[in-house]
Amino acid sequence: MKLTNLQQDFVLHFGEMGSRWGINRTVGQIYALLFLSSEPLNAEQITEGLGVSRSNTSMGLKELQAWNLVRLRHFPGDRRDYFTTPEDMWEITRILIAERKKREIDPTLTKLRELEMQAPAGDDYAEARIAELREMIELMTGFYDDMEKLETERLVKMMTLGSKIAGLIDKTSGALTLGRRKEVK
Amino acid sequence: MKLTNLQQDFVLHFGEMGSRWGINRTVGQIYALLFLSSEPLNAEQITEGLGVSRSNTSMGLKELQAWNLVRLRHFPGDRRDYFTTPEDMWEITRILIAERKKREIDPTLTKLRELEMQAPAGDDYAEARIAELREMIELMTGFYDDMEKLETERLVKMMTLGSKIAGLIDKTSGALTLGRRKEVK
DNA sequence: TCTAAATTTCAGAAATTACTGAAATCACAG
DNA sequence: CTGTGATTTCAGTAATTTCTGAAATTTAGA
Repeated sequence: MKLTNLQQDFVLHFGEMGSRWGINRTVGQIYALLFLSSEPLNAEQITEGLGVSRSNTSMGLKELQAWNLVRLRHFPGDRRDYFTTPEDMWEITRILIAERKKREIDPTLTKLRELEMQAPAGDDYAEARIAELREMIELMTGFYDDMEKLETERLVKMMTLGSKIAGLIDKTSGALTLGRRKEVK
Repeated sequence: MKLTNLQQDFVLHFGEMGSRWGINRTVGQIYALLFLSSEPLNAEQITEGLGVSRSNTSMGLKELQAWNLVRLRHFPGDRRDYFTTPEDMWEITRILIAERKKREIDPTLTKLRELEMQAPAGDDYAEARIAELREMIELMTGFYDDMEKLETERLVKMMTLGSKIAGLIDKTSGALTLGRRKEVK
């Protein structure tokens, strides 16, 4: 398993970015390698391609599976495990966001609600701030949950239109300004 | 600077989450403490409140300033620096997203474009995959840039409406279905 | 059941990151 | 200037995370 320059460069970048993304270098590199491979790879190929220990590859693959970022594949007459990333970029994106939300946001949302329950009713400012933070997180995650449900095609349209869509929202009414085209100029 | 139970609990949680968020424990705790304080705090108060070394507080505050997450304040007749977080939850959110984008996404987008430029024209699959990834990142960051421009009020409306908005988008036309209410039932 | 390949586990080593205390620097009132 | 308080820097240490190699476990065909 000799990497091309392109693969090498991409893999090293993902390794370096790994720590910023909350994964370690090897995990980043394994993912990068699988992402660029049209064929599924087994642990031995990955180990050789990256120049890390076999056990490190094993642990890295385990973590990627915990993140739900890789898929297991098998070939007839070969009992080794082969790994791939999902083909569909949208699926990958959804998984990434969902998993980061689970690890980085959900525990805090739970904690904030817990703190509000206990309500020691002493520090008004702190309590208000916590409520504000919880509300913000709920608004953002609620919006995401909503977007998540859309078909990819609509989602792309919507994202492409971007703020143009916002022009449709009437600031004061709280309803969409349907059937009434805004005067231009 | 004695912390209330509520503050203590919140601060410890932010410390623990810090590593998942790409900051260290102390930085998380300092931010949490400032976030809950109605009054600006100086480094000495933070040090005492958290039970860390003065130098650690100094480094943590420096990092929070690099993240643009705290504001410096001064009082007449007192030459110490006092720190606060912005009052406005939306401002905090915008800063957080912008800074994470800068650290976690922009370097990769740059690298992907660089890889596409060099174009070794050997590995078609890898090249296509890189292009796909770049396009996805551009779509998402472009959408964010667009949202970012909106007034808070419109943004809240839009997020609250969520997928209801998507119903307005005509899947095939690529344009908004303005002035033509969809038949219901 | 036995065997060998495939994979995982795990204790210790290596690398990295976080933290401290002491010294250096800075800033400003007198 | 000078002296004092505030802040930063930084070398060394502590804590944590990552990685490896060897041993243990799992798996499936013979």
